[in-house]
Amino acid sequence: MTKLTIKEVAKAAGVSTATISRVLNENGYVSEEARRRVLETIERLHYKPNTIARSLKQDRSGGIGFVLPDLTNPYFMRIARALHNRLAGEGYYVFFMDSDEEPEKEREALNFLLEKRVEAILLAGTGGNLELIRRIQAGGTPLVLLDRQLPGVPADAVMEDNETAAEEAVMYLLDKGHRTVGVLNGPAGISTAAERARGALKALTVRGMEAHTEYSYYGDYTRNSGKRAAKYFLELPVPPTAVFSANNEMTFGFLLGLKENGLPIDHMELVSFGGLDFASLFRHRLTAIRQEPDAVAEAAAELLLRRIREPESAGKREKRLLVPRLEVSPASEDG
Amino acid sequence: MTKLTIKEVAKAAGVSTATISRVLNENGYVSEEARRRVLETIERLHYKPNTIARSLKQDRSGGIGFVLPDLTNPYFMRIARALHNRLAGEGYYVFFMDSDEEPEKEREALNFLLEKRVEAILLAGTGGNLELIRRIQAGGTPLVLLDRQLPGVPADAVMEDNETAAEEAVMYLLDKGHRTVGVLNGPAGISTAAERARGALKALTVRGMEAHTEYSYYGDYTRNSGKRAAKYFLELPVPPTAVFSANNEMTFGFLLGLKENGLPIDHMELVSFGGLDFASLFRHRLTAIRQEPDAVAEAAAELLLRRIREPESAGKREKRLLVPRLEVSPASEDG
DNA sequence: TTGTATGCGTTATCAT
DNA sequence: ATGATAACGCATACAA
Repeated sequence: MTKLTIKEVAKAAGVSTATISRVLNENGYVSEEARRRVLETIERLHYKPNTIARSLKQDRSGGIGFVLPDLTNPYFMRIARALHNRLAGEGYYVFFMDSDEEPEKEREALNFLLEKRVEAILLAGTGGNLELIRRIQAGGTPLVLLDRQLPGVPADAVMEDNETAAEEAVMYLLDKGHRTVGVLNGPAGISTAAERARGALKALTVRGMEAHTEYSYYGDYTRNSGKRAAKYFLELPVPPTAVFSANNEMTFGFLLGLKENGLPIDHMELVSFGGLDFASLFRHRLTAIRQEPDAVAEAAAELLLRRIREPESAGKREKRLLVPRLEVSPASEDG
Repeated sequence: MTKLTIKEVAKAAGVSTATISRVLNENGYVSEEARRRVLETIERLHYKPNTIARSLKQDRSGGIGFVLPDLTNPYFMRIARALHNRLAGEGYYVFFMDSDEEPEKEREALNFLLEKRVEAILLAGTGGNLELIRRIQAGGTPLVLLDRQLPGVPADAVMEDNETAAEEAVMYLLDKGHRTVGVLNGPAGISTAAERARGALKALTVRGMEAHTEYSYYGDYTRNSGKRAAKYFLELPVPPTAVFSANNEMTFGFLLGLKENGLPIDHMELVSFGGLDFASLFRHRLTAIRQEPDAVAEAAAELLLRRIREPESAGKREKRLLVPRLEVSPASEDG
């Protein structure tokens, strides 16, 4: 019942702790005979090396931090899962930290990760803590931004090409003949929202249409703001015939809003950044920009590993831009 | 750029490392004057204590492991979030480990946690690794089972009262006059599935109905198995007029299956263990057993903390059974 | 091929 | 009230 350390194992196997360590780490010379005995003893005693002591000695925590805005958001959790799978194979584990979109919680998460001496940090930021983040970079911990850019923080980044995708999406609506298109934007503070807004605007401009501000609504990426947007658009003198929504939560809310107002959910044509997995259940003219969490995770993992393993590349900044594609629902074809 | 340790801070503040430590941990005596100087220096240098060294010295990792079957499952992630929030306040952090329903991955996760010297483990098990789990208990690490019971493993547990809830659900269908009720079960290996099946059977028995095996379908908690179930029930000589589904993924699949067979999604009355958040979007007579992840997390956190803090309670076994309630959708009232 | 001894960054004991 | 120092469990330089 007393704590089982490398020492007890050494004694039990009749060798020194150094030999145990050599077997464990598969380095240095050790006779076949000794290795056998050591492995047998480890197995018999169910010895598990203490990674805390190991980390301290080797100055290598093996941890990578991932700060994300919402643990229950399937998009981020798919990224999380893929990231974990990829990095576990390389001997790293991931700390998942939930910022809940609050800069204060984000700050706590980042400080926690620093105290845990993580070897790199992946951050889908709230937009705050810019100074802390710069200090982290200056301190030498590789930091990669995910999904969202941060103003005034040059850093490695992996994100989706929000502007292009949004432009395509709105272009799609315009080319189908819609003349009044509502744009349901995300919150001003988050880079993805700004980029998606820019893309939408660009499409309108390219097609020579004016962007009337009354057809633009600013939500906050939440379901409720989508609901409010539906009410808002419906009450306009001339409601839009189609709407581009900057994220799936708002799209969901928008559908709820239509329903609350006694309208069928296919009352307006809808294009959403990010799909809704129940969309196939009904005929509702929903076209979605399909995001690719696995590809994002893969790119992020590559970048993280490279920065950890090539400290000489510390100054470099790389930006990986993935292009999500527009997925037109069958029901939309004949809309 | 050289590593910043307590030593450098001590030098910079003109005190010994012991004093720094005392300030950091708020124990022992330290003059107001010294404390001020130390705090100022820490702030100025942006010193962050190395928790790895601290953990080694104090023999206290501060970590709690949570092994769950699917990182992208919102039910478990809501539990995860609530758990994290509750435990962070107590000075603990949580390792989220994804077993992906595979015993092999679960084994790796458990071993990882042991090597990290977590102070307790919360486990929503795959059903495998029974011996390892018993060894963990014997080794003195508190282990609490979540959501799922394990055969032959007496342990603290927090779960929902699956049997009672399932019984109520089927009873509800019978009392509405349905005479042929299909039961869509989960996989045999998972305790929740067995309990829900038992509850459903009990309802039938109580109402004096025979449980014909052809009205029972065994899925595996996945969407696809729900789809297959729909096809199966529809092809029976006398299809059921209502179905009880043992989890929400299968319920979703079942709806998809109805659609694929050219039927409206309200073709059959449905009661689901676990809700579907888009249910309110349409009129489809879906009644759901509403699970309560926050309450589950709270109960689990209490139990974990108690076992960590009261080692003398090591032999005790406590089972917390939460009772989810049946939530009848408005559309079902007039079905 | 193996063992001895030192040190990783921190806390805690013991002097002072 | 403060400082010197041993110890936590392990990996590794060096000696043998």
